[in-house]
Amino acid sequence: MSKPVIHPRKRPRQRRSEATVDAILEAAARILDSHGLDALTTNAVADRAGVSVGSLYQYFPGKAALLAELIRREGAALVVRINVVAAEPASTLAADLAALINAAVAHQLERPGLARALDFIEPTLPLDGETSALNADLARSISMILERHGVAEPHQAARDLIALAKGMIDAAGLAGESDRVGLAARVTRAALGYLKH
Amino acid sequence: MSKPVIHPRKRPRQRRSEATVDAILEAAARILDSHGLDALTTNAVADRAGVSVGSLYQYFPGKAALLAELIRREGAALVVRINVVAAEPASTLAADLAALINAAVAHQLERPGLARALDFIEPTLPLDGETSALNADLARSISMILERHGVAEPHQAARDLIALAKGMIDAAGLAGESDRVGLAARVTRAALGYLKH
DNA sequence: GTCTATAAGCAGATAGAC
DNA sequence: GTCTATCTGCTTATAGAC
Repeated sequence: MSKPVIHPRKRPRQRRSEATVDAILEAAARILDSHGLDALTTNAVADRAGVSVGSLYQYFPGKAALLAELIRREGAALVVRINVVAAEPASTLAADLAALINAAVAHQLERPGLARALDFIEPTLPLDGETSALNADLARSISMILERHGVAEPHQAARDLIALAKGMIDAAGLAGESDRVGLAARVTRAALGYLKH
Repeated sequence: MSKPVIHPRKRPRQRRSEATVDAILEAAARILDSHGLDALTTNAVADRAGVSVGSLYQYFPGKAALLAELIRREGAALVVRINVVAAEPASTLAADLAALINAAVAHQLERPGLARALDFIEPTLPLDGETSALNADLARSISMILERHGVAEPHQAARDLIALAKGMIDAAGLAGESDRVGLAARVTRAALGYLKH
């Protein structure tokens, strides 16, 4: 009944095996992006990665661990992008916000199906503290930027803005929209409206 | 390979059977809301509904048909709420928007897990024209309201606003937020900001 | 360390009794 | 019209050869 399936099997990975792990994760990402959660079976992932299921299970104790690691990596990539913005603060709230949203749009529109699938499955997964902390990091980074500009209740605002942006970008990705600049502009408008009253 | 699994089996339903169909759909809705898509198995639904799988399959040709009908009913309920607002137009855009968003919040926060699951699965389902038309109806109703107030590109605006609201309400539901008034106010702020530049 | 083959379990779906 | 029993196929996961 419990699901303590969290970590990849080999925590300190052999140097050579990293390529295999990466291939597996990349295969999983591609399947999720193009065919959705239902198509993500261990056999399909192994096939796509060019390895056998046996090898897959040597590195991941199960499907959940695969998803968890994917969430970890995608989340980390986004946090990196966000922190780049946070490290180079602009003078106006609008400019900071636009930079943040550009980063989010770029990230999420790269593989819209992947982002959507991971966002959906994430709350149902038994993630470890480290992984949950990633999401908290994201909210905190944004929250700090907002605070810098005197936004009230920055924590709630950060959560709302993340949700708002995710929703709009998800829908755009699903609709096949490719105009990232226009999309970012519209998201920014909504975000600014939310903050300015 | 194809999935033409769209309609309930008995289109013109026997009066008596309606209760059974309703029980099945209600059971499915409850399972989705509280335990998610993975838990939605035909056996689980039949159990919860107090009928056998055999009966379930007499009314629905498969799981997809069950989901499709659920989407149809939930969508129709939302469209009804929205059209009530559309029928009683307010004088200001802000007032109309607030009314729309209140309706959306009320609808989606009633069973947050259900709304989330259906929104996720919907794009992957082979829906019939009637069902797709429901979503189009929603967008069109909102679009018309926007147009009434002179909003430019009302169609795109409607899509964006729906996505924005869904994202924020989904996240709030997931976080267990129960302050509908506050949530609606925040969503309205974002929506107005989006529209006002 | 990677493979093939297979075991075990489950979900979807149906047949046939009542 | 509804049930029970069952079948088929698929997915997860492992065992054991190389």
